[in-house]
Amino acid sequence: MPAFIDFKKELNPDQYVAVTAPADVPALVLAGAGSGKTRTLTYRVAHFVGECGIYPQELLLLTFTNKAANQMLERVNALTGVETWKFWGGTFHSIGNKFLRKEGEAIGIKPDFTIADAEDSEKLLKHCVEEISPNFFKKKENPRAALLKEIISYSRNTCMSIEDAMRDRFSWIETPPEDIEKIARAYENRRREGLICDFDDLLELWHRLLLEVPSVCERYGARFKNVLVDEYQDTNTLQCKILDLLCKSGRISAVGDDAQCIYSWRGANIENILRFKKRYPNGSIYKVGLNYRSTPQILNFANSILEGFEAGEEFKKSLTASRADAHKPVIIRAMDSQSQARLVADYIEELTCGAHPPYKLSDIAILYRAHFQAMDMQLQMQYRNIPFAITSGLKFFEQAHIKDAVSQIKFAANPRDFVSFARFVKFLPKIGDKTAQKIYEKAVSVAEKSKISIIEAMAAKEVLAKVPEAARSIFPSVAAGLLDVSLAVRKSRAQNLPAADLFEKSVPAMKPKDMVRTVCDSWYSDCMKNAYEDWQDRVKDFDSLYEYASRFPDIDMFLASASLEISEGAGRDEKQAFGDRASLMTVHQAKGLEFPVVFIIGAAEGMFPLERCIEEGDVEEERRLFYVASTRAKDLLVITYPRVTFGKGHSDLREPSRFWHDIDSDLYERNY
DNA sequence: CGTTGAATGCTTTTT
DNA sequence: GCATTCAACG
Repeated sequence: MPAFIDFKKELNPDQYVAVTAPADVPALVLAGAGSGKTRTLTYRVAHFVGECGIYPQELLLLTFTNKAANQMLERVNALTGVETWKFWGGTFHSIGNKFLRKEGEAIGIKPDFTIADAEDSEKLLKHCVEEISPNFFKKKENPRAALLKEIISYSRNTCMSIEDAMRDRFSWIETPPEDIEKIARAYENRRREGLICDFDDLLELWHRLLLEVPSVCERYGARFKNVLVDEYQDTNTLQCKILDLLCKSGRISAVGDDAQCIYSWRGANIENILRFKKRYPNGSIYKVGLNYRSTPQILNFANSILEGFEAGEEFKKSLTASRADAHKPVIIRAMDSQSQARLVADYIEELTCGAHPPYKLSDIAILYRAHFQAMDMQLQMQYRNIPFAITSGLKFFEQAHIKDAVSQIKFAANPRDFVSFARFVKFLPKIGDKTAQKIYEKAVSVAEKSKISIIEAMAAKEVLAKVPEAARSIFPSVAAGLLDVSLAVRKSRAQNLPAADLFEKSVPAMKPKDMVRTVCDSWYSDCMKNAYEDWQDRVKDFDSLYEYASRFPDIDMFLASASLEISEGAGRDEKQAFGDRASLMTVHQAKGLEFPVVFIIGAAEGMFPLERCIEEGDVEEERRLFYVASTRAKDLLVITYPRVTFGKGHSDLREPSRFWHDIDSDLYERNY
């Protein structure tokens, strides 16, 4: 039973107005850092469901991470008692995936497509380049695969031509745009042939679906009584177009803060939020500015960081404090990054030791601009035995051995996915790229000739003949494992269709967890012992993978989540996250979080702002990033920088970061 | 053709 | 300072 909620009593006046704004008028809620943005959003959902008679399935909640969506829906659940699965909620990418699986056939996208993650799609792209212009990478002035992918991705997310995208963000590259356009087209063809979607496809094809199939667009446009978008300032042009199609009738609630736009390198367009009124002329803007999170000292400091920040008149704001006075932010200079790490560790010990320590380790976060800047900090924490959890660049599902195992299931689920095939087959002795391709091509031709599936063809004699001597004895068991999994996949997919008894009863019913077992316990675990020194640790990860897979009844959902979801819920790292630990993460990862104590390390010119961003003239975004970092702190903000850093054989003398050095020195305390 | 060791190049942030 | 790439060997 939905509990009675006294909205007026539980919200402040600004929040109340924003929460109760009508569902059919476009609303932009400008919520500064720490102003209860999540609270506003959750209460708005609760208000729609409880007071406006809108059904949960008529609401779409788009957030920046899956974690944020779950968190939000949990809180709605606590508030209203409505179960979380009843809502449509998730990242743009995961909702795009959902749309395409349901409706994609209207634009020729089969529902059993595979999602290629960053690594997969880079390999595929490279493959395409080698195919259409083998000498491309020989020329040193041409971009490498990773950069090439970034250019193509940027152009797709911003809906710009390759040429414009290059001029906009990659002006130093001399490769003619036509060459890259050619590659982009080949790459797209390859994806369609292989039934593969990369991350950008999930948005791009979703957009095309809404644009080209009016019936789908209208059906969903009518279905969603309101679309709530979190972190609106970080939406890119493509996402904005999707929203415009989905919210034609103006039923959008956009929540964001222009001062926290930090993803323009990924195509985020700050104009989306600044021009909201232009795009939705009948829309209203609500400001929620009272800050509940931080002390006045931290807020004064943060407000000054943004001084001179360009904003439209109605966007001008500064955060108003609601808390009592406390310490000013502290700045500490260290000799070098090692002593910086020591000083921070000293400080942490001071804050957490003693009979009545003021803070727990889990109250503390150490933030930095880029992962590699955290090396010394990590070593120092290890050395002193201070428990910490690091949200590293490598996520659980990005680790090599996990991807090796999952690639087998991926391939069994979609035999046209050559990248996945190549991934695991290269583990067999004497099989590299070339041999993998030959085996695959043979299997395809056998499959066509004998009218069997590619997987079944793997067991054929002609295919085995292509396998090098050294791998010939194991190969049949590899093929057999794949066949088991692929039959199970087909069976489980067929259960969703009317003609279910197409399959013999002999095919075992496999849940995703059984497939994981099949794939991990087989030949692969033997090969792994040769490939990795630390195979014992890695085998433990397979238990986590098994546990993770157990949550999914459906294999395609498992695979989609494995590609789309960040490290949540599985893996060694996650196990470590239990207990009292300090957090180490990048500022980007800290977005949306708050901690009583925040350390920002490496606050020097060239580090934060990063040298490269200064050169490219992106300092304003760096400034916003520094603002985001500072506003994570509730009680205490400590900023450190090393006077000297070592790198590339040289040592650099560092100057204080302009972000704090330029502001009124009364607003902070220098502790050196 | 695959593997190995040496040389090269390049290092942001993420769904 | 690390990963990817190249060149020579088996």
